[in-house]
Parts: sequence; C-alpha cells; structure tokens
Amino acid sequence: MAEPYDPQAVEAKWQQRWEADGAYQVENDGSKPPYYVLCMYPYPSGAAHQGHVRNYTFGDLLVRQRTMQGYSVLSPIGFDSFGLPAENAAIKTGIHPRRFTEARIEELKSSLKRLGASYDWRREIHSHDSQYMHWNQVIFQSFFDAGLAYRKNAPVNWCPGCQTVLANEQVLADGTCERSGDLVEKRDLEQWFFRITSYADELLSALDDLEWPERVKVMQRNWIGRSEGAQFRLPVQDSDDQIEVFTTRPDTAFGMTFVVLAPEHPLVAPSTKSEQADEVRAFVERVRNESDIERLSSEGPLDKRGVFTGSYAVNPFTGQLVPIYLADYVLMTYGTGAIMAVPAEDQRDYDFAKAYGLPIVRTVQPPADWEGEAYSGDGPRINSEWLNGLTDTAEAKAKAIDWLEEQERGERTVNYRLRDWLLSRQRYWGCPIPVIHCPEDGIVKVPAEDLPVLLPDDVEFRPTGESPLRYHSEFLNVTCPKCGGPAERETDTMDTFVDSSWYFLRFCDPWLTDAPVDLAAATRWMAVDQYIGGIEHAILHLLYARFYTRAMADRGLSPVDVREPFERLFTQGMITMDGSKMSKSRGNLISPEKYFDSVGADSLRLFHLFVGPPGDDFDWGDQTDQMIEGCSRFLGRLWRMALPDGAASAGSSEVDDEMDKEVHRLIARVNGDYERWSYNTAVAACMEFLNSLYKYVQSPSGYSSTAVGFAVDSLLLLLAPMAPHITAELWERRHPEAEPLHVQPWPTADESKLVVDEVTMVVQVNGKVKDRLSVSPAVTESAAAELALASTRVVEALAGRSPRNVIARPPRLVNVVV
RNA sequence: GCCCGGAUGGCGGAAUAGGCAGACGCGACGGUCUCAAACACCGUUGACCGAGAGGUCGUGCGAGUUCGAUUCUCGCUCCGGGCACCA
Repeated sequence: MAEPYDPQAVEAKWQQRWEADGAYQVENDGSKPPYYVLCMYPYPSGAAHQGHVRNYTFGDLLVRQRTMQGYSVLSPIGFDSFGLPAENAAIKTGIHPRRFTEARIEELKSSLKRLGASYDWRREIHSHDSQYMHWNQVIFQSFFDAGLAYRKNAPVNWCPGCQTVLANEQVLADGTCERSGDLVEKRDLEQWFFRITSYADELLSALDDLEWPERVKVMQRNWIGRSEGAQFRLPVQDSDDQIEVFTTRPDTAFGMTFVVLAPEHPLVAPSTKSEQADEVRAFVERVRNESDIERLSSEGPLDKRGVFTGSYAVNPFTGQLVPIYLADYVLMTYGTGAIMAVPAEDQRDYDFAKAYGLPIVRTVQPPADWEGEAYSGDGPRINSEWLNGLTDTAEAKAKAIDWLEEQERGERTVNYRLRDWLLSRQRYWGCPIPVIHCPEDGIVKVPAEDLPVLLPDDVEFRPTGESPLRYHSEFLNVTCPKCGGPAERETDTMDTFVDSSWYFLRFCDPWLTDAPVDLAAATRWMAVDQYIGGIEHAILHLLYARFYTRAMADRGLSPVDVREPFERLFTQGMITMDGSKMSKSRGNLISPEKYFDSVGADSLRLFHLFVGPPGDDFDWGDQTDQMIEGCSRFLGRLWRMALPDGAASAGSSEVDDEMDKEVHRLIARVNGDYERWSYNTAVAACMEFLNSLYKYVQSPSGYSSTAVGFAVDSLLLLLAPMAPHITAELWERRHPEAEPLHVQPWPTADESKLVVDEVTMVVQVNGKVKDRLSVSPAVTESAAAELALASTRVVEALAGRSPRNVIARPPRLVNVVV
C-alpha cells in the first residue's frame, strides 16, 4: 500500500523551505528580465476569505510560472492598514486602531502563508508604517507646492447631532445620519482637494493603449465624462452681471427661450426681484435641505422643481430677453452651474417649458414622421438666421462657436464630469495632512525635519463621530514654523485611497531612506506588468493611482517616463453566496482555514482555478465542498501515480513515441490556456491527461516506464504554479539530486512532436453526422469528398439520391448535401 | 433613461478562426473491493422514441445569412453590473 498524501505535513514543509531559502526574494540589480506581478494589497480585515484566496491564487500562479520561465519576478505584498473599520472598532471596544489593525494583519498574513503564496516578504509595506507615512506626507507637500493639493470650500454632509462631516456612504437613503438619525444638512466647509481634473484629458486618452478589460476602460471614460462645447455669457438686464453658461449644442442657441441657474449659483441673490424674493428663498432653502439622493432621484412634477427670479437675460444670438429661472436639476458642480434652456431640442428643458408656460421655438426641423417632443437629432436649421439651412450638426456647432469667439461673447471649451478628489477626512486612523494653520501666515507646511507627523497614541475614542485629534491639545497646538506665533495643526487625515495610489512604486525599493521612490529601481520594475484585483476598484483606486503616477512623475518623485502604473489589469470575479457578496457583516464568510486543515491549500487553489473562468463570479453553494473534494481526489491520483514506487513503477524501458506525443500536446495545450488565463481548462486538460495515463499503465499490453516518467515529470512542471506544494514534494522524491521544482525551466512543447499522422474527419449528410473517418491531416479536398461518398453509412443515408453538393473542409469535415 | 456584460444537462462549466454541442469536474444510478463502512477502482448518465440498429429534438425566445450557427446579423425576454437630471 502506497504512502498516503499528507497535505498538512507537505505544505508546511515547503512553505518553510521557500521562506528559508528566500525562493521568491528578488534583487533590484539582477540580470534576468524583470517582471512585476501585483495583487491589490488587501485591507486587513482578519483571516483571509475566499475572495482573497482566489485573488492571491491567480497572482501566485503567475509569479511561479514567470519565475520558471526565467524572469526575475517582483512579487511584493503589503497591507492597506488605515481606514474606518479600525476606528469604529476602537470607538466600540476601546482597543487602539493600531493594535486592532496589527492583530488583523497577523491573521491575514498567516492565511496567505498557508495558501502557499510566494512573496518577497522583505518588501512588506503597511500604510500606517511611520516610514510610509513620512513619504506620503513628503509627496503631499510636493503636490501642495505645485498647486496640485489645495483647499477650497465644498458642500459637504453635515450632521447637526454629531457635529461633524459625514462621508457620502454614511448618509442613509432618506437623508439621515446613520449614527444619530438626524437629518443631514449641506454645509460649505473648507476641505483638501487634489487637482486630478488637470490630468483629465491625459487620463482619458491614455486609456486607449492599456491592456485592461474593456469594461473597466469604459467605466473610467464615463466617469471622466469629457464633453466638448462652448461657454458663453449672457448679460443680465438692468445689471452689470453676466450669466456664463456651458452647452454642447451652441448650434441650437437661437431656440434658447429661458435660462436656468443652480439654486447655489452666486447670481441667484442679485438676480432675484423683490416680488419673487419669498418664493426664491423658500425654494433655495428647500433644495438645500434635500439630500443629494432626493435631489437627483426626484421624478415628480416639474412645476415644483423650479422658480422664476423675476429677472431677464439677453440671448446674444437673438438679442431677445429670456427669463431667468432656478431649478434643482441644474447642478452647481457641473459646467458653470447655469444652462441655456432650449426646449425644442432638449427633453428636460421641454418638460420645464411646458410646466411653466414658456415658449418653445424649434431650430432644427425634425423629420416629417417625427411624433416626439424635443428633437435632438440632425436636420436642417430653422429660425436661426445665419445658421438656417445647415444640416450638419458639427458644422453648425463650429459656426456658432466661431461667431461667439468673433463677438468675444464666448469660446470653445471642454467640460469634464470628473471633479477634483476630496481627500481630507475628519478621522483619526489615517495619515495626517502635514500642514499648520497660522492666523498670520495662513497654511504653512510642517518643516521637512519635523516629518513625519505621527498620530499620537494617547487619544480618546469617543462616539462623537469627530476626530480625536481635535481634542489632543499637544497635537493641535503648535507654533508657526514661519512666525513662531501660536498656530493650529491640521487635524484632517488623508483618504486611504492616497495610500494605495503609490504603494506599487514604493515596493520597488521600500528600504530607501531619502526619497519616496528609487528612480532606478522604479525604472527597472515599473510599470506593473500584471495587476490583479477586484472589479469594485474599477474607478476610484485605479483612477487615483493613474493620477498619482503622473503627478509624481511630473514632480520628479518617480521616473518621468512612467506615466501609467499598470500595464495589464485583470479583474477577477467575485465569490458570492446566494447571489450576494460574501462579507463579514452578512456573516457568510467561508474561511479557507478549514480547507487548509483538511484537503490542504493545493486542493483549494486548484478548485478556485478549476471552477470557472477567472473573470466570472462564482456562487458558493451546496455542491462546492464536493467540488473541492474532487480536486483533492485528483491530487491523490497524481500522488499515487507519481510516487517513485507508485502506480507506474514497473513498465518496460522502451521508448513510446505515441505517449511522448501526447505529452507534448498536453504541454502545448496547457501553455495556451495559461497565456489566455483559461486556468479552468488548463486544470481540465491535466485531469484528462492523468486519466489517460492511468488507462495507459493499466493496459494489458504493457507500458513504457520511460514514457510515463516523462509524462509525470511534465505534469508536475505544468501543475507547479497551480498546486505548488504537492508537486514540489513529488519532484523532490523523484529527483532527490536535482534542483527543486520551482527553479526548473518551464516546459515547452516540441513543435515537431505536435504533428499527427491521422485525424478524425466528420462526415455529414445534410449537416447531420453520419460517419467518422480516420484520414491523413494532409488529405486533399477531392480525396476527402471521395472517401466520404464511399462511406457505407453515407451511401445508406443517401438511399440512392445523388448529392447536389459536397462541401469538403479537409481534414476536419465533409458535408454531403442532397 | 443611457452604457456594458451574460443566458448551454440535475449543478459548475467546455467548444481558442462558422464545422462532431455538452470536454473536465460535481451529483445521480449500477457494479468491484470489504463482515460492513470509508477510501479506491470500473461502467452509465441532455431529452424523447426504439428490444436493438438507429431515429427525432436540443445551447433564453422569434426571424435572417449559410451547405452548416452555442458562435455572425436583426428584433425581443430575463438576469447581472456601471452611470444616472452632465446642460
């Protein structure tokens, strides 16, 4: 009886071996070609869940395969260790976020190690490391110097009960605070922003060249939301004020019959006539107290959604007066906060015009069969003086803009939906923003020699929702570095997306003590050749990282020519349960530990690879455990076959060309599957091959042990990135003198052994399979047709009828048509 | 509303360039081994008709192109995701 496979003993042995040998440590000055594989570093929420297992299995597979292929593979790992959950836990339990987080990191690390994931652990980064915070702050100050980080007033969610600002996520759908239940108000408060909009154009256009999933690129394009048009000014009647509007359809401006301002627009007060004042004030007040969600989702009658100011502006195209309205659907945050309304060509303006009895003037002739209301398609211009007759919208637009520019009333502009990144958080557990507010000197950077600004540990976590830093007088009260007078330290901390926006650059040389990024090391490794993570980061994290990489390059903080952080991106599918995302709060997490303790990590890894395409979601269900068992059974079969005294230990020493060819076909097939991330079919191919190997060694006519030896060794090499422990152990037992499996060269198929002498040709009659013939792969069209017509099965099916047509596609198929 | 995906046996999925639908695994059924069980191994397994040979149907629905469509085109249905008064 062969020795049974003991996954726990074997896996522990190899994990220790790899770590002790530094098997996946790479140096920055190696001679092998560099390759950078990175999985999105995790938020440490405790022991790993199946989503982590899947993510890190894909990443580890690639690291191991590229290493065998001769690359020097950079495979770092770190932890996104700042963030709200730790602080909320502190408020609840009194445990300091640092202690809480570090304990969670240890749990997660232990899971990753038991998975057998291979990292250069010397490069580990935590975003709350004081070193990392230091460089975070240096980068921030550099951005501040360049005007890329700035402060401005922004409308934020303010909870009167908690006396603090809330993140959008903390405001419930009904506009109340998730903690106190109070109605959340909008307040203008000073916040920190990154000027990501100044990179909008580049962030958009550079997407085209990235090897990213198309849907992620589409999401980013929509998020940036570029639109071309014109911006122009309308004089307000009896006033020096001018209303600036943005439009993508300047060609329809002759049909502008009113103007609409956002309720927050600065010209609202000056344009409000006294007889309208009460109504306007009530309206503005009401909109102000509506949550964003209410305001943006309201679908009710339009007559409650606007109000007349009593004033008029001049439409520069017609010279006519048009009334100025306010409406809640005009947003202060997009364009200029004011629009020209053209009801004939815009449905929402049309509805508004109907509700308020405003005139509708068509400037584009709709087609004769047009039955709709507003018409936004092409057509001849009418009622538009010097645009009349033009049918091409682009041409009409260009002409309208030229006219505006000639008249100096407006100009061609591009508008983006993208807004600057609000990065300040009124929270403790994040990286402090390194500035001081001085009543005399304004905002002053914390001097370089005083960096990093660290978080004081002796703070009290009170359930006020406000940052404990505000109550820490030692932290708060400082002297101004410029004038020496009393000043206050900034108590806002940075959004945790800041931490994850450049960690991949730091990994290149995390030991560097005089700059955030080593330019030489980053030049060698960047861009990340393969980035792997969840689709949920399609917009924010990936966009911020792309912005940061550019801004750092432009500030000399990273290599100038590295403008994109992630060359290739793979977004793996989610693990769900009954269709919803697995999460701690839902209580449906399935821990990998129980599988490590039973079938072992290799079986679980293999299952995750085998269960379906890596990009698809997988629903964890009743049969899942049995599928994992199936993977474990396969590894058991592999074990018994591959043990030196196992299933195939007694064959003859003759050569077997047929078996050899089968092995080369397997190698070619699995390599193809690896390259296109089709791991499920790669596993299937290996299973199929092992099945046929069992048939081979059990065949009564005997087998070649040389051929089986080559077959098993090849299988071990191909499976090494997927199931690294069991394959390493078997390799060592089979080849005690050889180098270990993970440094063996990756197998490639011998092209000459892929040619076959015979293939199966399908013969159809009227598209229905009637026969299968064995033919030479070089069979000619006429020979194939002849063979097909000679088949007795075909003759029977024809029943005397003569074929009308014979379509031969040698050597795969012949279709006889009657 | 707009933009992207997706739909194949009892289940997860395969079919890489329009050419054998259902690889591989799970489950189910039958068997071998065993006192019995576990493990392992062997066989069957899309539906329907047929004793069998074999036949008919079959990739969400309806059309179309083609000798031939899971694959391409058009029109729907359902499910999932993203954006959503963006001027």
